[in-house]
Amino acid sequence: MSKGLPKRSEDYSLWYNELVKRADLAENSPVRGCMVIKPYGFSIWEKMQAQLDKMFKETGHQNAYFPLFIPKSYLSKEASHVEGFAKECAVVTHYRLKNSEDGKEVVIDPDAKLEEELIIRPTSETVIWSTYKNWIQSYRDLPLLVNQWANVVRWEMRTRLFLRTAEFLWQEGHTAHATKQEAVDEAVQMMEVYAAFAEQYMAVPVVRGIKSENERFAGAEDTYCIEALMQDGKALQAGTSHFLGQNFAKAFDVKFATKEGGLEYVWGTSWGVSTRLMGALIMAHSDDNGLVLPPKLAPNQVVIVPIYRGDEELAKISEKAKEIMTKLRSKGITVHFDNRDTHKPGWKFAEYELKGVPLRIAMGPRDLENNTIELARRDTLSKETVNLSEVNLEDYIFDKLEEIQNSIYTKALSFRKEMTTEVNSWEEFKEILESKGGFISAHWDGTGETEDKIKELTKATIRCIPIDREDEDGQCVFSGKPSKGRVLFAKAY
RNA sequence: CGGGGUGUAGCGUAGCCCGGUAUCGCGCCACAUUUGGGAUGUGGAGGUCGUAGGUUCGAAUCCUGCCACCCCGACCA
Repeated sequence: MSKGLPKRSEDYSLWYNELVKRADLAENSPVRGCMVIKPYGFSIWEKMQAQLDKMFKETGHQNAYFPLFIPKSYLSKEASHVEGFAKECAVVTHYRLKNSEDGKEVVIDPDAKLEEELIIRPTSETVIWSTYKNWIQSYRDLPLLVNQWANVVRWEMRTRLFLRTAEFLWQEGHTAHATKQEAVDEAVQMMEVYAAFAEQYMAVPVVRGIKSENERFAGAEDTYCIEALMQDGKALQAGTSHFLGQNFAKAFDVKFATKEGGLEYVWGTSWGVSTRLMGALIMAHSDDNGLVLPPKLAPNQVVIVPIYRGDEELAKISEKAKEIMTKLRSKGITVHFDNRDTHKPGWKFAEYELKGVPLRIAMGPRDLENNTIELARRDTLSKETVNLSEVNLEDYIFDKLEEIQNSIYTKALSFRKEMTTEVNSWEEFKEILESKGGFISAHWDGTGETEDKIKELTKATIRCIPIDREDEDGQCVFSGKPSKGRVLFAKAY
């Protein structure tokens, strides 16, 4: 295996693919489009899950689990929902295998055909709303605030590790409310939860916005989203939160008795983030040396590498390392002491850089003598010597981790600012998109036709209508028709 | 699903045009010397050449089908 990673500037997508594999995050599986998430990659996902789960619970949600299989007929109950997902559903038609005539292989037993085929969930709105029908009778049963952590399958044509896989892991929240306003508030709240998570934990700045009709979730009235910008100037939808109106309530006949004695359909939301966040995390911060992980999501925040000759020296360093580990752990810092004798220090340095460990402590005989350590920062690749008799190491490291967390966020934010361009003419639009990429802030006449044409001509789509956009009269960058504000265009993942 | 490309050891590859049982590097195993930025030497293990068939005395090499993967389109979180 060669040493260097491909360069981002030379082949960004090759760099990404190689990085995912070499950093031990994930690999392809025997089944096309599926992936094996390796322990290191999964431990990052677990950190994400833990934090998100906490945030969901703090906003009043409870976890539940709904089945993987959905009766085929359910999917067709909400018209636009079927249309959106029908083309990418895996279908179970049989429930038994048997040995072939020659006994050499197993074949589907034709006698075991299901009366009604089962869909492997591409998302769970249908099965959940069919269940909610039984759970909801009165306004007293509302709001119903449920989340589930699950896998879903969408049979995609072209897949990429984490960014788009046929099977992926996610969470999907499904809520039911008595009033429209309450449901809208819920959808907005969850978008804000996602945004806070992305910014504070992943250190990825995001634009909060609303999807245009073309980009909206199949079955939703409004789709709120968070959009992030990757280092190659392409946008990535990192999370969506949908206001479903009464669409699913009507499709599955979910009504409730109001306080006043009436009978009304409930209002719904659904919202999700997936293992795609891993892709966002990787592409937002990492460099040509490997991953750069934000301390808040790094499986190990600090690694200690001993430098020694012989067992005696290792024993001395180990003793010191254990002291340091105890101190760091007392501050809640996760630390790993790599005392493997099978690899040399230089090899380990490269390895932990590839894996994005935020801080590395190296300790050798010189350090023992001087009561120092060498501290290396992954994000800046800078090194310093820290004198242990001069500082309180656990506080020093704690602060340093926070500094790294902030620093990579700030770096990503200034990149996004630099890569967001306001344009006012079609010529400029095309020019910027080709030469620079990134987000293009431009006026749009609000029609799907214009959006389609722009997509056809440039491959750029409307990523969102930013929540905080300013009202500004202008003319659509493509059609010249009147517009009331700017939207963000970009080429997207 | 359309167009293009590629399948040779765990990974990356040479050989294919011009047929004679496979090259090199990384990795792996053993031993020794090494250890402050991916160590070095010596020895060793590992291959139904994607798969099925055809041509031939003989196929990694030529022909046909199939499968998988990659890139570009259509679709999508």
